[in-house]
Amino acid sequence: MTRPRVRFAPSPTGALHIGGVRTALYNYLFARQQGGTFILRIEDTDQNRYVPGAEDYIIESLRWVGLLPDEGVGFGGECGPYRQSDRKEIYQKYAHELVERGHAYYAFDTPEALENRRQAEENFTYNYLTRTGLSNSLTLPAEDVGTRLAGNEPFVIRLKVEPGHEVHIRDLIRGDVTFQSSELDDKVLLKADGMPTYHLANIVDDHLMDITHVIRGEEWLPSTAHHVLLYRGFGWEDTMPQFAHLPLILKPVGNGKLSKRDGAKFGIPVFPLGWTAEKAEDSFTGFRETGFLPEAVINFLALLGWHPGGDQELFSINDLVAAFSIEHISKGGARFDYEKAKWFNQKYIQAADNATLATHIRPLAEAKSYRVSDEYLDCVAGLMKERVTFLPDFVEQGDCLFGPVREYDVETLKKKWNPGFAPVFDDLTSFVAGFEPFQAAALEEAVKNFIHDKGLKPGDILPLLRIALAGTMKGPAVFDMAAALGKEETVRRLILLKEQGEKALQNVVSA
RNA sequence: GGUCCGUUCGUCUAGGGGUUAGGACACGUCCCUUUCACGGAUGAAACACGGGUUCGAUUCCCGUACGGACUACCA
Repeated sequence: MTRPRVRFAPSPTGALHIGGVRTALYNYLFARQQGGTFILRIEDTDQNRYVPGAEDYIIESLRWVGLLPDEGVGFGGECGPYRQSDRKEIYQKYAHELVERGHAYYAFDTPEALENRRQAEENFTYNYLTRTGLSNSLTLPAEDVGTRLAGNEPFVIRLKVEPGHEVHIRDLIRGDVTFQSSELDDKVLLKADGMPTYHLANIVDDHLMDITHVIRGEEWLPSTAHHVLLYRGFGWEDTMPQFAHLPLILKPVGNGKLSKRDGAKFGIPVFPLGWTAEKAEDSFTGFRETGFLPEAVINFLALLGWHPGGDQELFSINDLVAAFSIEHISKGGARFDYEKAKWFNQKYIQAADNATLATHIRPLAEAKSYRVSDEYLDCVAGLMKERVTFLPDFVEQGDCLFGPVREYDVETLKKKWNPGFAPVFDDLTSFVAGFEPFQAAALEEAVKNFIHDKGLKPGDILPLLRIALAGTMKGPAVFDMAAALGKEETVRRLILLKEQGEKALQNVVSA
């Protein structure tokens, strides 16, 4: 195979949906594996739906997940411009060329007239049957058409679909798909505002940009027959790209495809990055803000609709590039499984080295005004990484490693604190204060001996020690925390614990 | 309604004419650990249905059911 050229062609009508990220990923993987080119094209031919900031959002999202285009808006390349609104004249030229070739025609029907017709006839379609009764260059006298065109009357250009033949598509994922041309409508190619529709723009651009494979969502399958007709009409059929229509990503629960609203509905991210809209209810957080590592998102997305066979679950981007193949993409829709996404994130956090995690934790810690050294952050990362799911968990669940204990687990305290423990804790505090070297393993052995010498069991004291340092029964090993906190802070918390213990006792007595 | 696409454990999926239908998430139990996790072990859990073809179909074919996408001068 010659080096493929593929494109990811989102529309800047809002934030980039996670399904769009997957489409970009599959395009990227295919290009990388085949030594091909991955192109970003912005399809902004609908001026009414344009959303400011959406284009930047798309590019920032691709950067975050690491799917960098070789060519495209913001990335340079020889086949530009890559923003369709900058290519308006090109489409006009080709649209008129298609009319001249006899595969398209001018139509003057107003949107209102067509709307009325649809109201009147249940299944109205603009096609070979109905166009003879409508206002277009196929029915109007030539001079009339000329007058209208010269008089700047609004018009659209429509594809002239000839009835009575079959259109075959060989989809790389679904195999042969056949359409009857008689069932196809005369799609609008060039709109009255001079902009092309998706159908025209995508064919012209894919041809001009030498696209070899079109990997896109399943929602495009029904219109692919029109696209084939367009390639034929232009005489480009011999270089027509191959098609691969991806299965949909479905809602976590219920029926239908995953939609923007599902994020708020289920309290989960469905976008890569957060988005701030004018209205608060239109704003949302993304995978990034939730605390996902981009590698985990990629791994999760890659397996949502594709699997190379075998039992491997964890794939680095390089693994994915090596293993990817279009043939192994599933045909059926894949349900968005957030629990699995969380699991991937957990695995990637576990596998990350402490220094890398520290760079992610630092901004989170600083947002809470915690000031700590890189070394300390490394240490916290090591202590916490096997018990967190999201990045913010490091500073939330690991709060006691950054600041004082704010809340004590009173239930456990009541259960474990005994009358007579006050002097034991005084002794323990002095013992710890005098202990060197202040290192986890040595301290553990020494404290356990201390407990034994007092005629107590580890189970009597260790839980209290934990409460002293962390306030809760959760968290890293006690002596690891002590070593991390340092002698001074450990002693301080031991003293505080005695007060808490006595208080708990009084509550029990008074109750 | 029409056109097209799809259907293996709850979920993501592997497999493919003869298998104890495999793995992962989630869930249950146990072990490790005087915490929480991690980790390990183990359990429950699936070929939508009906006809063919075949010695034999979960796998191939045809229907049915169910689900989905599309059906705009939106992409």
